[in-house]
Amino acid sequence: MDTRTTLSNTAEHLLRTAGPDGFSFADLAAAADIRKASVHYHFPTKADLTRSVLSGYIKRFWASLAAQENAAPDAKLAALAELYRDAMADGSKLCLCVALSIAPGSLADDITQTVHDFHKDLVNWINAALGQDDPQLALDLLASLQGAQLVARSFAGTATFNTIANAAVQRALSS
Amino acid sequence: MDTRTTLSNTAEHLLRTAGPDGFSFADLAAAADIRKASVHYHFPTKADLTRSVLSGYIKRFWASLAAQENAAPDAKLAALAELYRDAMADGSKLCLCVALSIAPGSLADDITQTVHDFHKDLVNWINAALGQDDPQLALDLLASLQGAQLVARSFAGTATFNTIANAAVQRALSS
DNA sequence: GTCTATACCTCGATAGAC
DNA sequence: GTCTATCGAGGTATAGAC
Repeated sequence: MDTRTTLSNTAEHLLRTAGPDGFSFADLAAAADIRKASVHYHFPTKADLTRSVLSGYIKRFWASLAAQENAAPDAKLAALAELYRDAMADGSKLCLCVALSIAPGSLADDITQTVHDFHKDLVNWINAALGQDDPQLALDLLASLQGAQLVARSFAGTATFNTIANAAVQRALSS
Repeated sequence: MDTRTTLSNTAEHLLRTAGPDGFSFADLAAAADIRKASVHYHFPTKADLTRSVLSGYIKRFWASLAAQENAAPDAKLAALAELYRDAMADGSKLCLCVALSIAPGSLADDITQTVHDFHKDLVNWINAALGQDDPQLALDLLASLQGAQLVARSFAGTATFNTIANAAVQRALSS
């Protein structure tokens, strides 16, 4: 794996476990086995790094959902829930866009805006999957998936996420 | 307001808007109009400060719910949702225990444990309010309330929180 | 692309005068 | 209780050699 990819992957992992203020260029340098200053060659500033990681994350996210383009509504929502579950890993990680929603104050404005736009697009995608116009069901589902990631930290991790997420998907489908 | 209270209130506000790593003793000193070093007289370390703010927050939380001790289930859950809504303020704040759930790595272990214990107690409280043994409905509601705070940041703030929270309360009551 | 070296800043925390 | 002064660590970022 090339150095830039190592830095990017490490940064994503740290953003999602420690938050935007919870890691430094020194951590990235150690992971890639280079010196701190060399990190700046690949990503001049921390904002550049965060922007790059975020755009890659969103791109992968949509690519996964695009694979369900012709699936039935229940399969589409199940795939979405699975994305959020996989994003948790062993319970220690958050979806990147959840992690970046916590402390908007420590992020550049355009990054916060990208996260908001992603959420709006996602609500629209859920709406379309359900064949709905009213966004209420989509907002309910998104809140349950994001909340489940947080709540799972205080309980049995992935297992707790699953029961909450599955119930939320069933509710959306049967309304 | 005495200095200690000013520091405590400011710290709570900053914890809930900027996260545990998003503010410094310098910010607190400026708010209380004293020098940085004087903050350490009131709260020797940042962990002491966080512990103090957290225990005060939890105490106030339970006091609010205790006022509903003899109320009907729907009134109890409505009061809980209202607590989470008020905790959002204008959409910029999170419940303290949500804010502290994000980056456990930057907190002392006993603080993380206190947050987890609080969530467990809260699930038990919801269960009791519903007259249930199975914690599933309680977990669903808690995830919806916490997720609603996050999702509301990308949409219409308090209004979005309300629609999600109200729907979640109705679901819990009618199951 | 990566290095050494360094500038400059902010952080949490302490010592000791008042 | 609050101050000045300071410490040591660690942060982002840059300059310039290789």
